[in-house]
Amino acid sequence: MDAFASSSQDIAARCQRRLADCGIRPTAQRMRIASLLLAEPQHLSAEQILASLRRAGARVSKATVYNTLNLFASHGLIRQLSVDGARAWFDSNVDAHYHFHDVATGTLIDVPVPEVEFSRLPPPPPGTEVEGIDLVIRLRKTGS
Amino acid sequence: MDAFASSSQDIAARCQRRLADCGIRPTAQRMRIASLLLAEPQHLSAEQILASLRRAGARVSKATVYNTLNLFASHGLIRQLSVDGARAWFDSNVDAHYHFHDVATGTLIDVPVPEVEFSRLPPPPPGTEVEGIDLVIRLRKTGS
DNA sequence: TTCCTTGCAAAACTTTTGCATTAAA
DNA sequence: TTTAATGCAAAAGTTTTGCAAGGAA
Repeated sequence: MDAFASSSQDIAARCQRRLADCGIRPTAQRMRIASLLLAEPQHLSAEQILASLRRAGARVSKATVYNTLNLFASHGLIRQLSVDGARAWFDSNVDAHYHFHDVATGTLIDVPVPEVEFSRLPPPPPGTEVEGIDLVIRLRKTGS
Repeated sequence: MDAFASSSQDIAARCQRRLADCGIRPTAQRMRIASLLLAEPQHLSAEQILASLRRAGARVSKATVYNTLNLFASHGLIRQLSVDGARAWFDSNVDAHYHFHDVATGTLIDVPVPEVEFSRLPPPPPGTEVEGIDLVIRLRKTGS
C-alpha cells in the first residue's frame, strides 16, 4: 500500500486520517503542512515549508512549522535527515530507503532498498542492536 | 602506513610534518589542535576541542578553532561528519571507513571498510559519479 | 471552561566574519 | 618588514522556548 496515492483532490482526507491515526489534532496549520509534505515523496527544509505555505496565503508562524515537523517526526509521519550540517531536511517518505546526495546542488534523491544489497555487515557491539542504516551516496558532476 | 604511529613523545613532530606537507604554517594554536586531534583516531566537536585546549592551559579562541578545523578539513587532514543535525563532528581518521552511531549516547565508532561489503549499488544518475559513501549504522540499547 | 495550539519575540546554539592586534617568516 | 594568523565581539543562520492570545472540545 502506498502512502502517496495518486488521487489529488483528497490529499487532505488522507492527511486527516493519518493525523487521526496518530492521535494528532488536525488543526488548520498541521493540515496544510501535512498536505504539502505528504502529497508526494520529497525532501523539504523548515524554511522551504514556511515559504511555500506563506506564498500560498497560509497564516503560519515559523515556530508552528518547527513544532509541527518535530511532532510529525516523533510520530513517524516524516523522517528528519542530517546530510549536511547546515540544516535539517524532512523526508515525507518514511519507508526504509537510502539517498543520493548531489553535493554541488544539495539535491537529495531516494534510493529504494532493493537497489542496495549488503553482502557483509559488522555485528553491532554487545548490548546494542541495529536501529537503522543511513546510507548517503555522495555525487559530484562527472569530470568528462 | 599508519597516520597514527604509536610513539607518544613525537606526536608534535609528526603533526608538524603533516602540516608542512600541506603547506600550512605550523602556528602554536594549529599545532595544539593537530596534536590533540591527530594523536589517535577520534571524533571531536569544535566545542570539545576548545574546552580540552583551554583545560590544558592553551590560549586559543573559538574563532581559531573553527578556522583551523575548516582549514584542516579542506586539506584532507581531518573529515567533517554530519551524523546528527546538532553539531559537526571532526574525524581524525581520513581513511575510508564507516560508522556506528549510538543514538542514545551520541557515541561514534569507526567501522573499517572490509567489514562492509556491497553486493549491489545503484548506478549514479547520468552526468554524475560517486564521490563517496557515507554509511551510518544507528544503534540502540538492546531491549532484552 | 479547560486544555491544546498558535504566533511573536526573544533566547539558545553553532558557526562565520570584520577588524584591530599579534606572531611568523 | 611584510604577510598571515589570532582573538574578540558581533553577526548570521537554524532551531527552541516563554508567554499571551486564540481556538477546539
